[in-house]
Amino acid sequence: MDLEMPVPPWKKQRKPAKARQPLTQEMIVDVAMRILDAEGLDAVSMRRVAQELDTGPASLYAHVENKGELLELLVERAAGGVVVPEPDPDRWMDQMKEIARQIRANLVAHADLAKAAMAGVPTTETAVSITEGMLAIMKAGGIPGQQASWFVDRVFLYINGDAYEGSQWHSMIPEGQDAERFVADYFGGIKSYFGSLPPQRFPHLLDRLEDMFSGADDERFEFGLDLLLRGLSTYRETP
Amino acid sequence: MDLEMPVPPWKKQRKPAKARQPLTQEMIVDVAMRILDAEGLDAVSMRRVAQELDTGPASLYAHVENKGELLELLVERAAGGVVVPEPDPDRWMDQMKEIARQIRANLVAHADLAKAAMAGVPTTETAVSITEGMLAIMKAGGIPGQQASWFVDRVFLYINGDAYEGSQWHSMIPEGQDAERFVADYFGGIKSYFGSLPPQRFPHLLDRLEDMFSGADDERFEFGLDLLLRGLSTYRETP
DNA sequence: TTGTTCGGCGAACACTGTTCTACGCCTCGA
DNA sequence: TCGAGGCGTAGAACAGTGTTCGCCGAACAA
Repeated sequence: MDLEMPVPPWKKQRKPAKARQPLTQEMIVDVAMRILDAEGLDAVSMRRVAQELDTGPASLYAHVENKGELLELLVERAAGGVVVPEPDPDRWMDQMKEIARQIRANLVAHADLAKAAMAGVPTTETAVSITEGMLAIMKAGGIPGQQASWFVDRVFLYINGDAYEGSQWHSMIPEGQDAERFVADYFGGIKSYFGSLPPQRFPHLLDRLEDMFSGADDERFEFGLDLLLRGLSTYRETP
Repeated sequence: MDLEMPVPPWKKQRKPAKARQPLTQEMIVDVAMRILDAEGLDAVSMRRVAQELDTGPASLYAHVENKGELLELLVERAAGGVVVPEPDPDRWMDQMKEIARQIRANLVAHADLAKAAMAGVPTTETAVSITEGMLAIMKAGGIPGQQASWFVDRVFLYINGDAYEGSQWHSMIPEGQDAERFVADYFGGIKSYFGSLPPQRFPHLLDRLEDMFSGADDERFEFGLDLLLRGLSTYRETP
């Protein structure tokens, strides 16, 4: 009784390997993250994700509201591993920096994910945990509540902005070319252009030409972060 | 000899009002800016701009390299009106703030133009003029060269990031709805969600709930800008 | 066994930036 | 005055995008 009838050729035969496990949101986020890491955010399209799962784009919409939600899920997963230290009043500045560095590292680790992170208020569990942790550290450091609250907003903005800007260079590289080389040439071109400007109109800029292009991404990030925290520490109240 | 032959009906007759003035880059930027202000950055597509000029999208490519260049031209025009004050050593902080406020104002005045401003190093004439002006003011204020150079980079990043984030709320408004109302509801929702979090896990966040959502966009921008400059002033050298 | 619901998904819609290519007008040299 | 280029114009097409419609099959409830 296992003998099957031959399929009538006029009846469009269905797909043979139909024994597929059903889609889940986790699977979708998985392959989306893999594509993101391998080829960048622009490659993460609904069709591409669906294709990687051997299905059509419409199938994804049963598990994900739209592309925006998919990107939010990516951000949430990427930022998941941030650990918030126990507040130590003597090290509040370093602790704040440590959290900021972690967030930035998680963003830049996954290509140009920062572009997605800039859209929308992060209300995920990890985001509120980080906020809570920052507030605790700043309170231990003697920062007044109003300034601490606004600082969370501003430092998130700074981190996202920095990661976003940094991702722009990466997405400019033409075609599997050497990234180091390309960035060097790019900045070299701008630098020599600045060098060719009329000295009487741009004396300070020409004077500081070397400074402007010195320092790696990490150093510049650190500098800005330090500026924000030095500024914040001027509000410090030591009772 | 002015008598024209009647057009043969089988020959698809050409457009009658052909007496059009030729396209220029300025015209293109004009209508692109008009569309941007009226309907936001997403509405600025090559087809839309071409349609507004009664032509096809291909025609634009004779005057503009690609869409990226068109957006750069928009940013350049928007940032054109920034005036850089003569350096006054006693007011260097206020002068820096004044420049930053102008740039931000020009960005937020034109819908979500900030999204375009985040892409690429601004090497336009106005951009280098602003850089030169900032360096002059900081030198007058006694800021060392290295810190001043990096500060230009960081404060541009901060301004663009703030304007970009602010533009996100605006592009979220569903359909010609009251913007004020929508933003209030949106933040109200988040606020009440935060208020419903377990107090033992998020004591500080619940404690600072009012602070977190207080203050208009301008105030928060001013706060972050002030932080950066307070931080910078710690590097000050008064010889 | 019979609904009924629900996820999968092919097809289609309305877009996007960009390129190909033919065509018409203008200017320049003869 | 007349041809010859060259250049800007623009229709059509290409290869994509996010999203929706509606049909099909399977699984669960009555």
